[in-house]
Amino acid sequence: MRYTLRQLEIFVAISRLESVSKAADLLCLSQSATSTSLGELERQFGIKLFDRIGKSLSINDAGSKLLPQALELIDRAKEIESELAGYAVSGDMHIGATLTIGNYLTNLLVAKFIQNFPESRIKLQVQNTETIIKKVLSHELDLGMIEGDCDHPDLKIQPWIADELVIFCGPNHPLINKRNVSLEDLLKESWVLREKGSGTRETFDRVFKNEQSKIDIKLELEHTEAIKRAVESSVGIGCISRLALKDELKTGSLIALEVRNVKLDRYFNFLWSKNKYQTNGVRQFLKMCTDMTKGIQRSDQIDLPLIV
Amino acid sequence: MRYTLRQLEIFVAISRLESVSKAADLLCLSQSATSTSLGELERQFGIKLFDRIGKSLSINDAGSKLLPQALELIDRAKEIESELAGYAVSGDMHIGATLTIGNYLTNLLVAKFIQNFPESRIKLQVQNTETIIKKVLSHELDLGMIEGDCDHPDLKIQPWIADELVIFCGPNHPLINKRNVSLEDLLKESWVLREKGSGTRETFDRVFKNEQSKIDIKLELEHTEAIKRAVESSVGIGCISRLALKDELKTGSLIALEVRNVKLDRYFNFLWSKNKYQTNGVRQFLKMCTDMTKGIQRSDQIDLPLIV
DNA sequence: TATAATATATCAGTAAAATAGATAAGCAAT
DNA sequence: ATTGCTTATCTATTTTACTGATATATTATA
Repeated sequence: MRYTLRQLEIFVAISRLESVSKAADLLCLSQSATSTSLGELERQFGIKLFDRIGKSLSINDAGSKLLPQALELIDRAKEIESELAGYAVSGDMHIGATLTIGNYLTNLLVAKFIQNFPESRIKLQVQNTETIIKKVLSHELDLGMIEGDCDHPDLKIQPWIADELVIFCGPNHPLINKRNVSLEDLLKESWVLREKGSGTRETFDRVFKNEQSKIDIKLELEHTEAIKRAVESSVGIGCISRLALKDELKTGSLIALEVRNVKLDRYFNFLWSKNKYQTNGVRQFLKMCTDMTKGIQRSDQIDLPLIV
Repeated sequence: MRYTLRQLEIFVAISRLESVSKAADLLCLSQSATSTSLGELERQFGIKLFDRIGKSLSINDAGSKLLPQALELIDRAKEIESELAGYAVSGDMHIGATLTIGNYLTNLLVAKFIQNFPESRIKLQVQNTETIIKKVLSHELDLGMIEGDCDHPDLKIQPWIADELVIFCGPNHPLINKRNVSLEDLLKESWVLREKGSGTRETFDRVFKNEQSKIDIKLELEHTEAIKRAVESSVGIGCISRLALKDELKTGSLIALEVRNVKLDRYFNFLWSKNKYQTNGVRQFLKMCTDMTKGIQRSDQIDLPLIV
């Protein structure tokens, strides 16, 4: 394929206006370049497409044959171009995520997204659920990612993937030998938990709402990593997302406790304002996220190495 | 339109083989150029078309969307290319024409043809009818152009345009004052004619076959120009194609005689061998000739300046 | 009929793109 | 660890695209 769409475009313009100079004006190109381009097209096909009569051009047999086909081809090419342009993402995009999601997933999602859409620029904010909801409402954020629900009339929630909180202890803790830990066992322990207002803590409080007064909270921390270190140092037992514990559970440096009749399940949700135009970038980001978790049941099964 | 068909072609090859290197081999291109070309296409659209996982490529969402459309576009482009290639003419083409046609028309036709098909090369032979027929039969010529008929079983004749022989004299000849010249008047004159075997002479002899013995042929010449000069010098009266006399009749340096009941009409004909494959070049040449004489009744009305 | 205006083609010079070759970096299999 | 294979990128070179200026031809006009 030696000829180019550009050459066809120039040929079509010349045909339409029956003039090289006028076509040049239309195309914002020099008369010289326009003439040369037509000449090059003719040379490549080995045919003249116009009869040169005096100082004017008149399309000939071969040219007339080419013209409608060239038009059709260019139309298709433009269609493809604009479809792909609709697909492309450019400009800024503001995404907010809570600590758990932001630390363990969003940065990787964003990395992949930027790889696929190099023109896009993403500003990622990692903040607590409350702040994110507020900023989505004020349109400071295009998209939020939070744990748990939110039923504001102006907000749209879309579930993404299930997440499970895990109650865990250090490797030397006596409970690790007990097969089925009971609620009563837990109530005897000291706890290291996320602060009030965090999604993780809300889930925890919801599940333990009847035992709330009996839970001995030794330490409240704002970061999961800090909680892990505290539990490792035997400050108490903890409760955070299995996603955040993935590595430690694998290596055995922290141990998950299986507690009878206690299910700390929740969902990671997308969140956006119903009143805000959903940009193409947001749509693409949502699509990428849901595509990625196809066939996956829980957040900690997302294969992080594959993302990068 | 910034992207090229070539880029799409490379994209398709990479998609098909799921490998830049293999596509490079297929396209006889360096791996480097292939990679860059894909990168450039992605840059222009602002999207990555493949996920890079380790050392391998795997087409992504955007790429999958583009692929079938790219294929379709390339197919159409190739169709156009081959249609136009079928239209184009390349290589040698041997055309033979008799003196009258060759001197006054064919060279101009050939000039126009070469303008339209710069890749073609035409060998034009100007010879008498007999030689041309022989060479068309032996396939030395792809196409012959003769005056008058020829009914060989292996030859195909196709009429092109009417031609008229004119009986003419010099500007000082006494006959120019006579309104309606009669056959008897002519038989009193001396003649300057083309040689036996020429198409012009055959037409003349056919028309005057009953008076043949009474015609006083002073001079037989092989060139129409020579005949004109001889008639100008009052050697006698002449008879050649009106086409060859066009200029002189206009300026009045030679005068056409209107002879009662004498019609020296004939046809210029194309001639080719039924046993020889008719090349695209020949078809295009025939088409050009017939197109050019559309709406024209007689050879001398062909507008020569327009041809060049 | 000379002159001006206009159109195309071409030339020289330059900017941009395509391509090759060499090389770096990443991954997979031994 | 070593080897082999893959993609991406760097440098250098060739090719192509383009502009501005100019030559040539034709039409319009004074």
